[in-house]
Amino acid sequence: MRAADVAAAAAVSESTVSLVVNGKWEGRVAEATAERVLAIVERLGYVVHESARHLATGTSGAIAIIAPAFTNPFYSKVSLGAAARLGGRFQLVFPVPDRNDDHRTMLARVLAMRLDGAIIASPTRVELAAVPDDLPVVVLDAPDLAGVRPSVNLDVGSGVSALSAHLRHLGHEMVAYLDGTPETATLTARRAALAGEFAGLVLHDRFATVVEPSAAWERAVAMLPDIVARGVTAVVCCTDQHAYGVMRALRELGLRVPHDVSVVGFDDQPLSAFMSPALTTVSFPASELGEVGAGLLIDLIEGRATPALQRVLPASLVVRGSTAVARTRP
Amino acid sequence: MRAADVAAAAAVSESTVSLVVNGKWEGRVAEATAERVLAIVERLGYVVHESARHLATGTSGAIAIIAPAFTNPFYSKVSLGAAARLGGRFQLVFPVPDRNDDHRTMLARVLAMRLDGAIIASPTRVELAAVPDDLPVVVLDAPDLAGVRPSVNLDVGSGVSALSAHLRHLGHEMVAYLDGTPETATLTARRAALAGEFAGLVLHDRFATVVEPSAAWERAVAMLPDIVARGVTAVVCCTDQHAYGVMRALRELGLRVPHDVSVVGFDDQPLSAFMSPALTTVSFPASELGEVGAGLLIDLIEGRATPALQRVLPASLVVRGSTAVARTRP
DNA sequence: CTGAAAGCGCTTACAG
DNA sequence: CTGAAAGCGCTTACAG
Repeated sequence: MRAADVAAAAAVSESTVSLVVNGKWEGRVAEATAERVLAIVERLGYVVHESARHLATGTSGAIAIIAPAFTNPFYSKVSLGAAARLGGRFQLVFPVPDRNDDHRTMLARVLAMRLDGAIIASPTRVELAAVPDDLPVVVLDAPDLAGVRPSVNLDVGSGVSALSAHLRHLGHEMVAYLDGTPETATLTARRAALAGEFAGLVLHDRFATVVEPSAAWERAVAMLPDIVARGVTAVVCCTDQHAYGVMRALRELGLRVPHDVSVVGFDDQPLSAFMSPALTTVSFPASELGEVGAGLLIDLIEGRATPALQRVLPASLVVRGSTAVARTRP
Repeated sequence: MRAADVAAAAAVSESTVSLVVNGKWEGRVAEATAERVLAIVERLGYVVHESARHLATGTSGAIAIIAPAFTNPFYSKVSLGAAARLGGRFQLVFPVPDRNDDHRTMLARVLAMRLDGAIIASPTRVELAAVPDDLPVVVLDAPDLAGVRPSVNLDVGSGVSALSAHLRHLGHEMVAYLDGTPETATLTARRAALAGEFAGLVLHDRFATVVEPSAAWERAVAMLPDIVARGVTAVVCCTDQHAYGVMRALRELGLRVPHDVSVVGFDDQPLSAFMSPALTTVSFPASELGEVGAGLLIDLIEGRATPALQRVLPASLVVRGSTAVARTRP
């Protein structure tokens, strides 16, 4: 089913079919002709071949969103926000990573699609450097990389200030931080902000994830008793996902949250309110992050934005049941 | 940067460039020429224009996965499994739905991309009917629709049998079922199987989701006390996501899980083991579902499968902390 | 108001 | 071993 088939059936030229299906016919095609073409399009179920249109016009009508973790629901919310902002103008597409591929391979494939732009969440510096300069790109949540591309960042600093005030108020002085990988700028910022607030911050190994059975999980469980023995009363985790793992590990070790240890996360992921205890977390507006990023990208594609354009979205602390008064040592 | 630019720089024809970049040059292009072209491709960062290739060859090298809920992590795992099986042959792409669009609009957009095939998870009958017959499609988890397309289903029946045996063993006779929307075949099967096991199954309203603040959530909370008052000792939820909402609601109502009420879900989602109590659930092999589906789709694209091809993957019951002996009424 | 023609960037017989 | 040419399905000046 091609435009030529429709043209033949309607006894008009392909040009006319093109004008009509793209809604550019007013003043250029007789109303009766347009209606006839539309009826045949409907009857035959004709849909324009996107790749051919892409080749002819130079725009694909599609945008990719690339995130460091496919299964992280935070990015699902970001994506949904972006798609809503993009509306009918662009189809947002999330490339599913092949676990056997590295980031470079996937990026190359996505670049081959010659999309109209990309929203890249929390890239590392190296990853961002691999993206060609002429592709319209908006970077989300990568504080170190501001200035290179239009970007939307999160006010990690104020979120962490609120968090540390909350913890100190509850009497926590010895705090540990469970760090993650890969080394994205946002994780650097989270760690740095927290280290700035707690001089004696106990840092330890970095974990890609602790919500799957893995060696990392075993290691995380194994080191928690030691941390608690050192007098730590609160564990701050680099993401809510990590916090879920820590809460479970503490439970399995017979430690109660928040009575024995307080736990905090970052991101305010959708399920954090459903944990028991519900998770105290530094909350970022995921949906808005996507929306604002998509808006910036549209501006960029249409030439109304400069690479230097920056936006910062506020963070807030959501206090739930996983934090309580610090246990005083026996 | 086009093939023509590379050709000019290497002083060869576009044909030669095409042969070389596609790895089809052996025996057809002199080794020295091929190496020269490759070096220039590397230096210039040339990447084939996918849409042009698509138009020329008729294959896009991409496959879409369509699921009823974008944020449901079950489908993230399915996608990852499928992408792993598809490997380097096809890029798997997840279209992000625009919340202002209906399913038809999104489908039309995806069809316009003329992808090589699609994996469609838990479609309704109407949704599947809208897909053109000539698009290679594999359907996942839609028991009613077997026979129309190659499909991979889940053995809901045996999972539910195991579940009911478990519940009866614990003394649960009065069981309620919290149903969901939309009316996909898999939800029909879950409800039917359970109704077959428990004659007096208490059915109630259907909820699209209860893990977001919404009117549905308020309604779900509001009706739980009544259900418990009627003597129900176990609530089975159509998905784990629904179960998370129910467990929270029960907690807020001052009811303890599993002491006062047992709760069960379906899907064994990644976070279910991290809930407190951890969720007892009918587990389906998400990753394998994607892998097997992708394998079938490749067979279909290459003409090695028939629409009637069916696969059934086993279900299992994962018993965790959310189910216990039924409370005897005072 | 309508259509013929050129061109988008590739691939693939085909001829040499 | 190499290249000229046709064609994939569109859109868009352009001529009428």
